[in-house]
Amino acid sequence: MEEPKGLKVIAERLNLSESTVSRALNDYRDISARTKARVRDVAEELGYEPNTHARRLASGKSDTIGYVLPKQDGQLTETFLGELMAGMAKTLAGCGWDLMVLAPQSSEDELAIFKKIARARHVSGLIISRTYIDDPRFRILQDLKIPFVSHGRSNESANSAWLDVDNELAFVEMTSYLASLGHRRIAHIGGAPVYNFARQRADGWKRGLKDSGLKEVADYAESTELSFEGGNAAMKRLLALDEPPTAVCCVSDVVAIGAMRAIRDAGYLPGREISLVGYDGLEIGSLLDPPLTTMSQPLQSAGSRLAEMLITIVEGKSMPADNQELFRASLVRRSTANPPFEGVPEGREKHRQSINSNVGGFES
Amino acid sequence: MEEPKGLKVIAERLNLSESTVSRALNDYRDISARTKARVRDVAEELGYEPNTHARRLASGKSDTIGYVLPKQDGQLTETFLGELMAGMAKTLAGCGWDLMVLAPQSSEDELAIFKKIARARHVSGLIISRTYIDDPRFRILQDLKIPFVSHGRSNESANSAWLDVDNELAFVEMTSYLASLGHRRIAHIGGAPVYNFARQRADGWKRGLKDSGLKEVADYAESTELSFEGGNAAMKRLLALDEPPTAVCCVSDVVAIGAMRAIRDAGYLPGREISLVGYDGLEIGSLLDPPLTTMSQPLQSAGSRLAEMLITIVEGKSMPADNQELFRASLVRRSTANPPFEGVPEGREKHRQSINSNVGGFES
DNA sequence: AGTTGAGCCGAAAGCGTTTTCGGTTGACAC
DNA sequence: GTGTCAACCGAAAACGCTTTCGGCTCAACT
Repeated sequence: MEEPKGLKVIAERLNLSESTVSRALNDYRDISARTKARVRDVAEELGYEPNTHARRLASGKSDTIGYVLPKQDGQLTETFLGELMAGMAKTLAGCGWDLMVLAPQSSEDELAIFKKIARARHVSGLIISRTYIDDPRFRILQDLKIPFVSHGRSNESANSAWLDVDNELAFVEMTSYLASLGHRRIAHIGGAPVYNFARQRADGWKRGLKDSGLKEVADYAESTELSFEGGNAAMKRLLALDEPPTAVCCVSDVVAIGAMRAIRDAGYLPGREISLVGYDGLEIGSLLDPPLTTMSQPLQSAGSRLAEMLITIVEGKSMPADNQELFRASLVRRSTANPPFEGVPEGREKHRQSINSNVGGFES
Repeated sequence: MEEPKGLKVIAERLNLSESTVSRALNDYRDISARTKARVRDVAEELGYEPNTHARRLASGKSDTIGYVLPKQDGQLTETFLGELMAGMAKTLAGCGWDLMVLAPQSSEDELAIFKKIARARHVSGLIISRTYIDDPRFRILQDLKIPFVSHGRSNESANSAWLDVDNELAFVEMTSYLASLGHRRIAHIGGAPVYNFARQRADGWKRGLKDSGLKEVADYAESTELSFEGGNAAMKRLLALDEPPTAVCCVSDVVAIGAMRAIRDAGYLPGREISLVGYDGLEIGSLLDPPLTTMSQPLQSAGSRLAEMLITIVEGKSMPADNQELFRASLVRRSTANPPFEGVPEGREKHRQSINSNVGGFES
């Protein structure tokens, strides 16, 4: 049982040469169908599995792509990791490729990893996430001639491959949706303007306002860090305005949850006096009281598509710039977006009753 | 610049043989210190990076371990993935090892992957998570002679390597903590009894009761699925008892959040009439109102340790059974665990005021 | 002086594939 | 009967490294 399986034994069993066996297995067309079948049968029977390292050494290909873990920033945005990676791993496995994960500790470390890959070439392509508006990695990877595709765009991504969610459109829709409910004072709590998606979402909000014939009030454009506290603080500032907004578009669910708290602390009920929409589609949002209306993005399919794109690029079947795709986020209607409140303007009394009952369930 | 770097060029530059250069680089001791230094210098200067595939082919080692993604079950427990994998990847990288991720689609698929690895050996060890009480994978992997370590124990794990959190102890502490606050009627909402950790936690609760001199009431032992709805339903059942508990130990944060909702819906305030402790230390718990008291487990360090253990096993430096480690979870005091409520027994009035203010912060 | 042995290095045989390049058939047309 | 062209297959050279084995040199010991 512990015999050294290999092309050799198959060849001997069939009185063929190793090279013939190899080509039969790889479906070369100068091997007769009959021979191929015989070879495959024996290979099957013997439980033959080619030696990956030998194959890769000889062929010069690595059949491996790397996923660069976003630097942990303590947020719970990593929720998307599992799905994304599962998507990538599955389609890669379907093509016989491997997925390797890289976890840079810092930017310098990341650069070192890139350089090493550029030289060793044991990874033939990379997928990166969490892109910045000005993201040096695009230049670096291009200079190092490492094929890659990014999950998210950047100012530098014009002629590289990317897959992104149409953040701007998502926020246009979000804003228009709130406007269609009757809101006229719609604010935005955005993220740090280094992230590309943060800018896109802010732009979407602005365009959504314009599309709905609303004017953009400078005071309604908040920007904060992507955290609970950030959302909380930003919402407090909004509430302190002379004319607070009646609805708020939040750059992320976490920020929205922080904002919800601020709204509560001010004595209002989220979704009633002040409507709120988040972004990310975190499942946790459905567990809140009231459940958070949000926009959710496809993740598993994104991972899958990212892998596909990278493979075609690595194999030279397509150019990076021809691989740019925009996915759409979809509105998940839960309970924090409702028509403007018509009740007591001051609204300082207690509102304990839950506004609705769509609890804990996703609308896909 | 595009010259084929390799041992060869270094050897030529120094008038040495390739084999000497190789051994110099690998720190063999039959190479003089002086030669080693010269070789290293030139290697550095040339930006030499060994060809991974050639090295692995020649050495017969793969320097790669695989992490088996837990099958997605739609829960948000994947929060731990990012940290865990980062921990693994970092320490692996420190040793020059690679981390590959496997995403089985089903149990059969998982088995196929195992078999393939057993034959191809291009991955020299595995890390698995989410262990069941009776987990067939332990037997399978042992039979296939694939080195592995599990994140979590099992009935089958007696002589294999594992790293687990002392779930039982965690729940003993949790229960004792509630008892020390004065609670006498402490219930438990557990998980599906296929998961090993679910059983451990239930056992911990029982032992905690005993340690505190409390008797175990059968009605207080709930079991449900690991979801919001599960927690919600279980809590409703508990509330319907003649003598409802005044405190509840929940198998996970998600379950606890579901329970919180049930408590609220019944007109009580979580942490007031009924205390509640979760498990997982999800950051989201700190965003709730009131913030959820919970137990948190170390993740990054667990990933790191898992990798270390597996490496020593793969390299034959230690036996699997000698690699069994128990980590401790630590109590994160937030706001849902308080002394029993002494106020109006019926408690049907409105409780809007937040009980406390420890919002959004971890106590490590 | 001869012997031993440590210290250092080169030669060469792999590791298990892939892939190029010819070579051998047999069929078919001229 | 010569030539041609497919269709098939084998030989052999990589791929870039590791590792065993033996050989040489020079100091140290007898």
